[in-house]
Amino acid sequence: MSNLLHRLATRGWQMTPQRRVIAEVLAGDHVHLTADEIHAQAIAKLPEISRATAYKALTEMVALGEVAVVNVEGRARRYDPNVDRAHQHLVCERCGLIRDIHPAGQEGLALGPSSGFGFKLTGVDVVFRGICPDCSAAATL
Amino acid sequence: MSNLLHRLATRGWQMTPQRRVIAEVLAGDHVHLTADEIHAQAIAKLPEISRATAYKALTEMVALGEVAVVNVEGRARRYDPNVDRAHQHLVCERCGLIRDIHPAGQEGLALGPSSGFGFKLTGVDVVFRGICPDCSAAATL
DNA sequence: CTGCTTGCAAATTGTTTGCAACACC
DNA sequence: GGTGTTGCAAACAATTTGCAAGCAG
Repeated sequence: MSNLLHRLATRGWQMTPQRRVIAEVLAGDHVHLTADEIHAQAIAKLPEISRATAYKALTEMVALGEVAVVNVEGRARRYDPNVDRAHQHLVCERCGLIRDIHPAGQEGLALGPSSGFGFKLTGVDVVFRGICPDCSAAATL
Repeated sequence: MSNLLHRLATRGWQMTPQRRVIAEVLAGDHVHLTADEIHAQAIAKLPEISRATAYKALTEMVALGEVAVVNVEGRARRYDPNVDRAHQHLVCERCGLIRDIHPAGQEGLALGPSSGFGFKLTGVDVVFRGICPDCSAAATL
């Protein structure tokens, strides 16, 4: 379940060297890279990958629902391969570090019907903002 | 409290015709405009406002903490003048409509210390995604 | 005069697209 | 040979910045 490459394969997504490398960069937890960061890491493994190819691959993975976009402040979009389990994000306002939070079962984020304005809900994005331990420590130096 | 112009004045923000018009555009509830929309509406009231001035005014209002940025999917940043009461957002995935939600006192969005990775929390952003009533109706036609 | 604000235009940044060359059944 | 993928470069979109001119105290 947790393997992005495997999930993409079972979804019938045609694999190529470039796409494999891009998907490999997106492996692991607490991964929330920008397209440019993904491209840079992909190039390290396979030198001749163009930016356009990286963007197209990412767009398709998102369309397949196997990669999510994280809406954090800042110009660059960030990609999160961890779509298996609904989770929330914790962002450091100082350095931009992002950690995943897996809510402990409460999942109190259902919206009362009275406050829903008649929307059909499809998902929730929760972003906690704060200062990470490293930045806190640096501030007190 | 709810008047943005008043809040800006009491914060010592120097007022100018351009800034007043921009702040006026940002009045009301369920307002989540992009910089370009704000600029367009501002021009309707005062023809010679440049985009740069609109951007600068918005950036300063955000820096003062009197206007918030809403992180929704889509390229353009959206500005929300309603910073008085912590609230959440409900976004239509079809048409992009955004409504404010004022949680009914539960505010269950505190983060247990165990799951906080040692962050000092400063805020939370909650974005519910769904399909608005109008879009639901349009889909069944 | 001095300092902050404005407006224009150009620069930056992030993302998308058109299109020819290529690889794979 | 047709379908789909790649890479380059150019197009786009959103935002920021440099700088000369304007306004207010």
